[in-house]
Amino acid sequence: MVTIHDVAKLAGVSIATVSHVLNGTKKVSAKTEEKVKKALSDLNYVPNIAAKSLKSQDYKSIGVIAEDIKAFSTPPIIDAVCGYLNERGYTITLCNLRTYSHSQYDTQLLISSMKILESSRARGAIYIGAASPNVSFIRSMIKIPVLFAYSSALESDYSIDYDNYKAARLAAMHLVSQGHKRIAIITGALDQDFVHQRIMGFQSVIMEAGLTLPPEYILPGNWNYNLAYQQTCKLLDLAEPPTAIFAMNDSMACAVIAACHKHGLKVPEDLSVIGFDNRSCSAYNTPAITTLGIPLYEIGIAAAASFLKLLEGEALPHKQLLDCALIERESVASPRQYPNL
Amino acid sequence: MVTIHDVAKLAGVSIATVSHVLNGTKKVSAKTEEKVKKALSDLNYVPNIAAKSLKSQDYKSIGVIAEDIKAFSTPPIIDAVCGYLNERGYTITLCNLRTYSHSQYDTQLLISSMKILESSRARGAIYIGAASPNVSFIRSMIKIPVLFAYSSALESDYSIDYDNYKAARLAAMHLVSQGHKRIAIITGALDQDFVHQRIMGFQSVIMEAGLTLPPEYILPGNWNYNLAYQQTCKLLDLAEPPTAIFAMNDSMACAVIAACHKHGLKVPEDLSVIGFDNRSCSAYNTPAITTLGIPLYEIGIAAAASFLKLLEGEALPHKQLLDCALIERESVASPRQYPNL
DNA sequence: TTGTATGCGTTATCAG
DNA sequence: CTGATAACGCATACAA
Repeated sequence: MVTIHDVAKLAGVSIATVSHVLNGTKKVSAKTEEKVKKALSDLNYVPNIAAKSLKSQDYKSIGVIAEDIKAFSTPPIIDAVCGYLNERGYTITLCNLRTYSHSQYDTQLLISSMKILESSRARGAIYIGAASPNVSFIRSMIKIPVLFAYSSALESDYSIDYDNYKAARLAAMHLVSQGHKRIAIITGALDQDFVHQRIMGFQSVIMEAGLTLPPEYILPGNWNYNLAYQQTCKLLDLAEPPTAIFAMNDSMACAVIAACHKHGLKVPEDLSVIGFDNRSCSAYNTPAITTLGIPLYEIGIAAAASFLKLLEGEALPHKQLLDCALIERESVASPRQYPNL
Repeated sequence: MVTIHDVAKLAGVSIATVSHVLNGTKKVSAKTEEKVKKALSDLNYVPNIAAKSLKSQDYKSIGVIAEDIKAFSTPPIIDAVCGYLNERGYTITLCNLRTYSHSQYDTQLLISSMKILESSRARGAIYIGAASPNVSFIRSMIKIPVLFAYSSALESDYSIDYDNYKAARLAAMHLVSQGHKRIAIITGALDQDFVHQRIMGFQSVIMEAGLTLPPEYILPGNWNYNLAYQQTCKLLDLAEPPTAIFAMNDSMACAVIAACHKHGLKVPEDLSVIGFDNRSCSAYNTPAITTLGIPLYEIGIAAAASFLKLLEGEALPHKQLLDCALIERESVASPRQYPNL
């Protein structure tokens, strides 16, 4: 590898001069600068980041710890973080915890990831959540600054997430505005706080509309297709079944629609369905599913930008919440006047 | 940050001794070793990778260049690569080219990514493809060893991919074994070589079965839902429509099914459909779609393992092809004896 | 068995 | 304006 020494020799100057034209740290005569620049490009010089960091004690590297890169939500966030930070001269060191694959939180992996990040003197880490109901304990294991994105973080942590309460309100308002009065929910796993926020947000709209959300209309799900299918069947067998169902993710929404088909019901004519996440299955389903889009890319940008501010010592709000958007497709319609249920 | 000097001082030994117990490079008396180890953990010493690399000239860092991390295929490959390499002491520096977002190949981004990788003295890079029809030109822009995963690489490059020809044969054999005789294809974008391999593989089975694949049964698609929908309509309006359709990805398979519904046809009773990719939409569709699973994780592991061999100077086959697997679900059945088409 | 000293590629201080 | 030179944290040849 070519070093500044090689460049200096070729240009017939000292390494100090080379360094100065490289960094513009001092005035260099036009002639010398020219010589150095020529040598630089002739030799195709590339600075050695290790030496640079070692000397300057400024390690321009930031860790990205993904809870699970295979979660649908992670790639867009990484995309944003990576783009934003690379543009600003930071190197991204990636660690993947693979929570999904292991089906439980692997503390060992977190520890070894932290070792990697500390060894490379990463300035800090952006933690990208996926499914863990609680990541607060993580903070105690990490000695460098951390910012949580898309995670169930504590109020005392820095975090960027989306507003579950408002998103659920959006879903409810859409259904109510279509004239639905009997609306059911199939929830996500109840050990996750934000699921409750979603229920509360939904309920707030129902109440404001002068309607009620009876307990038998709130069925617990676990994010998975199969249970959602079963719960839908229960709902459909009720004496007074709902005319609309809010499923807390798109795969469960697909299950709802499948169960409706099995019962000879058409969506949206006989029953309206609204999902969450805007995953590809919602777009490609027949009928295409109306759902809530999470501002994943925006979360990533906000995370990267905030993190840089954090490193600069700027004051930062601890918790930032971004808004979801309703994505209207074909699975919601007004309820039949005289439901044939 | 604590250095070996701090540790040495606390333990009352020289830095050389600390280094030796750290790396086991020389025999150290049990007593000294004990002292050093205590100091090490008391001070919570973490080696500085920059200094280490600089001294040893062994930069244990490997670049991962993702053509697009948002492509469905990329995360599982990164997952595998990251896990395999981290376990072996390598640091992953991630660069994302974002081909999808830009809708065309961004050479500038490639260049800046290469700069980052060269600066960090990455030993080489694993390039993870997504959609680019041709990545051969990339090689000329990269000076470090590269291995292509999931990419349309040249024969002269090192690459790991899946066997498109055999995968298409699997699809065809499944359909033929169910008794189908009139089978159509909706292809992917024809500027991609592997699409032709898929057509050839499919055709080979058709011929072996003594059947034919007339030109009007091979409709060009572009991977997208909408065009596939239109092409399906054309197929269905034929005087002699097919009894089965092979769509070269799952979103197109979803479109085929949607078009069938529009025509009052049921899948799989009236028409069988087989997709490709095993994306989530294929699992959650009603009916669930029979498709071909790509060994993404395996490609990642093979890429990482091969890359390490490459760095060791071991001989390596230039091209490695892994097999896809048929994933049977509900969208394929035997054709009706007397089709009511 | 343990310690001293040098150099890896930079940056930056201080003379010249 | 330019050039020696020290130091960053570590590994290692060599000395003790």
